[in-house]
Amino acid sequence: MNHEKIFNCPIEAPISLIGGKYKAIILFYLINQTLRFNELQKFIPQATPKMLTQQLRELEGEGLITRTVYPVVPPKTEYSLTEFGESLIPIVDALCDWGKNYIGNGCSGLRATPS
Amino acid sequence: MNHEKIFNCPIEAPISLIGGKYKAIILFYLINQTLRFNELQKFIPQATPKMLTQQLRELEGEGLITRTVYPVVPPKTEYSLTEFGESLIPIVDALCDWGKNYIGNGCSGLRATPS
DNA sequence: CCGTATCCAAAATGATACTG
DNA sequence: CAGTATCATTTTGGATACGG
Repeated sequence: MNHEKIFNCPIEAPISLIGGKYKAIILFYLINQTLRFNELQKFIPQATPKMLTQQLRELEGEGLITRTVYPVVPPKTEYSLTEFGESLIPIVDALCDWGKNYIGNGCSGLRATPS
Repeated sequence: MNHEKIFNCPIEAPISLIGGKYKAIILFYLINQTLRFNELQKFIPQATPKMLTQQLRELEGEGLITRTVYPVVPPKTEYSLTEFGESLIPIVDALCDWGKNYIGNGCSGLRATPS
């Protein structure tokens, strides 16, 4: 026996991964760019440090992002998408496309664009 | 002044609409088919009647689904997507596509397919 | 700079029983 | 059949202060 979750419907799987309050938003900002903790904080000011840390650790535990700590002073930590995390980009893009139509603006300039 | 929510990032808009625990799943099953309450219950057995009702009412309030009550005995209520609800299909499809790859199966037969 | 720790409030979900 | 009502519980989120 294993401990994998059983899903009745395939959309439950991605929802269980990125259903956290800020997880999809974090992934959005990490597309095509590596960010430090305080950069993420500026992009997502409504998340307290506690929440941001919590969601980042969960994403890391799920294998969707990497966390790289540089042993320097002052501390420096960088977050970026793993390949597995990148597999979710179509979902994030679909959310973003719909959102842009709905609220009539984009995140242009906030998120790095592909070359 | 209006009462629209302000979103910092466009993906927050769809998430606030379909972020409920069963909302995306409900939308999934309503794509291309009208379903009665007890049919939805069978597709989503993990949702209690209370939860299902609640999520359905919220989706209705958001304008994503319609609820049609037929004044017959025994009662008959049908749920289906509105046009606005259908605008979310690309998101649901993206979730589903990812989920199918991840868990290696589909919902074939459960959800009606387009002609 | 990058977090943790503690405590607390609020929101979401669940169990169970019941009704028109 | 299609829900409601009530109550309990769990989960989530936030405020604040502090530490390496």
